[in-house]
Amino acid sequence: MKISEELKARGLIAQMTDEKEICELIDEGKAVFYIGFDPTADSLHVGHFMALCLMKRLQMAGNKPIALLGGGTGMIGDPSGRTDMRKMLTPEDIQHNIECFKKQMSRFIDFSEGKAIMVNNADWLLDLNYVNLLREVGAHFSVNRMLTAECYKQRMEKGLSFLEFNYMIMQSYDFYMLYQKYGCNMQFGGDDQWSNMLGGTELIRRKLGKDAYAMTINLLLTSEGKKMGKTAGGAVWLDPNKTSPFDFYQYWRNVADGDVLKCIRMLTFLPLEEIEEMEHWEGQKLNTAKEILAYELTKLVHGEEEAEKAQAASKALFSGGQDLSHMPSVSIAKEDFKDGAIDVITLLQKAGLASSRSDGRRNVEQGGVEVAGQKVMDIGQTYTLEQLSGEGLIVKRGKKKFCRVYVAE
RNA sequence: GGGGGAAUUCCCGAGUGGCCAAAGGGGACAGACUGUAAAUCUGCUGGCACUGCCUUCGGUGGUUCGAAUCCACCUUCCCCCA
Repeated sequence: MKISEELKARGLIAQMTDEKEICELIDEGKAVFYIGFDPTADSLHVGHFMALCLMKRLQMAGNKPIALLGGGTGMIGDPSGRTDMRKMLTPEDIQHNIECFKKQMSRFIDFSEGKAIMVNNADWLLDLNYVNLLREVGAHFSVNRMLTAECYKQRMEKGLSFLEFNYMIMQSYDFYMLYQKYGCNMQFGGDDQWSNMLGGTELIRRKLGKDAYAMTINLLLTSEGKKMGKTAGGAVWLDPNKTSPFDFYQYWRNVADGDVLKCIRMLTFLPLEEIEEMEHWEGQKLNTAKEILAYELTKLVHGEEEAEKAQAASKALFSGGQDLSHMPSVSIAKEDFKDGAIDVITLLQKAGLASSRSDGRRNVEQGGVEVAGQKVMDIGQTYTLEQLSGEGLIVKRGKKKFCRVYVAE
C-alpha cells in the first residue's frame, strides 16, 4: 500500500495544496518535508505526538523529515485558533523547552546519518533586520488577505496584537529558508496551521518562482468536537514525570466509544486490516479495543515495559487482579502518625487523592473513599502504623483514582 | 490623542453599602445506574480546629460601625472617534 493511500485510509489528511503532486512525491520517497514545533511547554503533548507519527510514517516510506524547533517563532506565539494572547515566554524558558523537546523527539525519530534533520529557526529569525525583512518579505503579504484568514477569526473580536499578527510571516519565512537551505519542498502540520503554511508556499512562489507544497492532518477531535488530549488538569503530556504512564494509559482506556476506532487509526501503527476487524465490535466488546489503544500508545510513548506495567495495574484495580506492584504508590513517614495512628483524611492527602482536607472530607462524606476494599463512612477513621507497614493499604477515591500507601522503612 | 465601558470564586456570569463565601449556568468531583463508555438522576464545588472562625470579588490607599458594592490613584483589556 502506498503511503499516501495509507494516510488517507487512516483519516489523517485534512487539506493539500496539490494532491497529485504531493502523493507522487511522498510515495516515491522524494519529499523533503518539515514540521514545526513551537516550544510552548517543557514537554510534548498528544498533538505533537500525532505530528511525530506522521513524520515517522513518511520517514519509513523513504522521505526525509526536518523537525523544526521554534526557538524564534516561540518568541512570538502563534495566535491561530486561539481566543486570547499566549503568555509571552522568556528566552530562558524557550531554551529549556527546546532541550526537553529535543530529548523526547530523538526517542521517536531516527536523526542519525542524515535520515532526518533537526533545526532551530532561532538561527535565522533572531538576527533578521526589520527594515530588510519588511522590504523583502513584507511586501509580498497582503494585510487585507491575512485578516480574512480563518485562524484569526476569533481574534478579530478579542483583539490581536501586532506581535502575534507577524507570526504568519515568520512561519512563512521558515519555509522559504528551509526550501533554500535543504531543498525542503513540503510542509506538514495540524489543520490549524493551514493559513500559516499557505503563507510559506506563496512566499516561495513569489520570491523564487518555485512550487512548494503544504498538507495538513486532521486535528484529533472527540465526537463532541473538542480537542483530544486535554484533561481538566491540562494536557496529556508525553513526559512520564508530568503524566505518568499509568495516567497516560488510563486516558486512552477511557476514551468515548465513538472515538476509539478513530484514535486507533490515526495514532497507532497497527495494520489497517487489523483495525478493520475492530470496526464491527460493539457494546462491551469495544472495551477490548480501548485496551488495545491504551496499550499500543503507552508502548509507543513509554516503551513496552511501562505499557505492561500500566496494563497490569489497571487490571489489578478494575478486574480484581492481584498484582499490586505496579500501582501508583506513595510512602509516608513514621512522623506522620500521631500515637501510632493516622486518620483517613490525612491519608488521602498524603496519597495525593485530596487537594485539601475539606476536599477529602467531602469525598468521605459522599461515600467515595475506600481503604483496603472497605468503604469509609467516618471522617474520624484512623489506621495504625502496623496496618500501613509492608505492602501498605490501597486507598481509593472514586472509581478510578487510587494509590497504594505504605510506611517508608 | 479624545470619549465611553469593563475587570467577581476553575470558566461564563449575577450582585451597586449590612440578609455575601457571593444567584444562575458550564465544567470538575462524588453517589446511583453501567461496560473503567455515553445518557440520565442526586449530591457537591475557597480554607480550617467545619452548627464557629479565617481569607477572597484586578492593585494600592481612603470614606464608613460595616465595602465585591462608595471615593482617589494605578494596572490591564474592550469599544467608538482620530
